[in-house]
Amino acid sequence: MDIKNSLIAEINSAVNNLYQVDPYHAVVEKTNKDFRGDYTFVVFPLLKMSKKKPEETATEIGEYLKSNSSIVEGFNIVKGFLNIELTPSSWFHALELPDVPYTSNGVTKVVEYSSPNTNKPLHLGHIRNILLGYSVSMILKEAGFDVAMVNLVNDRGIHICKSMLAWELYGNNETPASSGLKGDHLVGKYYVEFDKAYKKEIAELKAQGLSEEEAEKNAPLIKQAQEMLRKWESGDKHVIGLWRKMNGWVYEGFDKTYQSLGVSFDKTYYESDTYLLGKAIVEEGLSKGVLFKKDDNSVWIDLTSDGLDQKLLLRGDGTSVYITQDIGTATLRFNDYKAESYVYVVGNEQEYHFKVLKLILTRLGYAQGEKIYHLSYGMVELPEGKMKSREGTVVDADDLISEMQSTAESLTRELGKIEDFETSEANELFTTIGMGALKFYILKVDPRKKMLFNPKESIDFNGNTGPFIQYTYARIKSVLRKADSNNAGFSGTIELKESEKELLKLIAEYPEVIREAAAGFSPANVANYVYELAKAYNQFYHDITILKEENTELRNFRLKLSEKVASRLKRSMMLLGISVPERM
RNA sequence: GGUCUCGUAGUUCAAUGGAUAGAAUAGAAGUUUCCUAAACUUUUGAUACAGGUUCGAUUCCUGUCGAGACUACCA
Repeated sequence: MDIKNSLIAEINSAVNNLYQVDPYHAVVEKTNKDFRGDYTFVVFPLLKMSKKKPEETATEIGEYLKSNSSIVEGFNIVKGFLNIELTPSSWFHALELPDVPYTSNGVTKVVEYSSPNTNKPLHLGHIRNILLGYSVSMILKEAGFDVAMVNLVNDRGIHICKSMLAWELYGNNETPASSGLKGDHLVGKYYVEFDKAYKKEIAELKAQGLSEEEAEKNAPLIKQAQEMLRKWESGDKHVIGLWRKMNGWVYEGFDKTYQSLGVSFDKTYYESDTYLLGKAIVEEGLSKGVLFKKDDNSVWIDLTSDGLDQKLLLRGDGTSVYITQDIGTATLRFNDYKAESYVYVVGNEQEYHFKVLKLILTRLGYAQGEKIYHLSYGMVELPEGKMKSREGTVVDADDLISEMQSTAESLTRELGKIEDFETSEANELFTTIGMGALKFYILKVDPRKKMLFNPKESIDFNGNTGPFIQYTYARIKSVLRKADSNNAGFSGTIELKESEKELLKLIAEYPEVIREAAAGFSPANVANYVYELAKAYNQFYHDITILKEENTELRNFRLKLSEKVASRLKRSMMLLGISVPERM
């Protein structure tokens, strides 16, 4: 048990003994740095029970703890705040804490992330999704869960047909090899081509007097795309062949991007494999009377009693829509894993969709409706607003990744610390730093909130950033390399400096950080923690001599502390998907 | 129109209902005979507005103003 929990247990028992409140769940927080003490317990809520003034109540509890607890050394009181000081020996305990705070709890969670469409390349919005999904998975594992990371590829549908149609019409058999374009970028190019031509047709029809809506529905191109989708669903050989070829290009491209980002999946689902199951379930719902048909043969569900609208589940021509596929995927995945919950990392623009999905599954009598958790993250916005692929205002993932690496390279070369590096070593370092900057920049923001990205201001490498933490790690490793190897022992009775105690406190906090990050699906908690730790170490490093300390007890303690900080930094960064360099 | 989310230093982000609202960056001023200056120290600067609940509100409730998302036979 970590120190904070021990203290909470002691306070609970004090409250129980003094005021007969059982059970009591004390809440303690770190003492504000302007006051003396380690942890603070607020006594205001207890006044009704103690029937005394805040100061007296706090004194009573403080005295009780001081005489009954082995870890409480002293206390002071400011108004209703009981500031508790712990014994020095309780802090040294932090050095012995295991690197992995939780053991397996046997509970399985499935995390879906990335979930790309195969009609265009990945952009910055996808990067946030991918980094979040990967990091949340790692954090859940650290907290003791068994985690399956899955991807769901939206590989079919009208949007794919648009790219396919445009390629057939205007592509002249262009391939990734012939064009030198990455496969996903090539296909994306034709998606844009389609949209251009489609818009032109709409404009022409409107000039002939059609309304906007009519023009959109009746443009020849959209009709052709719809026809292509029908052919696809009926298994037309030519269309399927084209589809396979172009999706193959896209997958090759995606794999490269995933590799650059350092993420992977335990399993990949394809909607082309699940939409039929979705359709079957819709048929079943129809026969159960949960769903109904309209005159044009389209299938709907009426959710008005839950405050939502009617929702389309199958088109009049029998082809399926997004939610049809999702019903199938959810069911297939449920049968595959029998997990406790299914986390979907999907943008908050789809909150309505997930409400509907859960409701439909539940209404149809499927248990998975209740087990779906939509990890709804905020959009990445540019200074001029939301990114829109069709309007070309997206920040391309591959471009951004290579930009980060070249920035890392020029900054590193400027500092001139790596003259003795081999080329491959240096390149690896540029990647580590560039990706570290990008990933930290994105993950330090609360997932639920939208975030702003300004392409004109490059991502920082100083301050509250990934490279700052990487630098701190490299600094520690440099000290450790210079120390002689036998830094094993110190007796554990030295007097702690303020910055040393701060580091021990932070080390002891790790399990709580993991627990909270896992419960809240928030890598930002880990990012904030690791930044605090690095900052505290830099202060310590600046103020206190390590290697030249003549007292071996002190020297050995500081080395051991440094080692522990380094391993915490490394492990915390690993949870964010960021690696740390031995030198930089 | 309806549903939902969000308004915190110039900017980008923090703050389980707790103490004098933290950081970073930008601005000002410092720190290398000393373990990596991608560092450290000092300093200027913010809770949109009005009520309410509470011992205590950035946080919860109501209203006003402002921004955004969703409300597709797109995914």
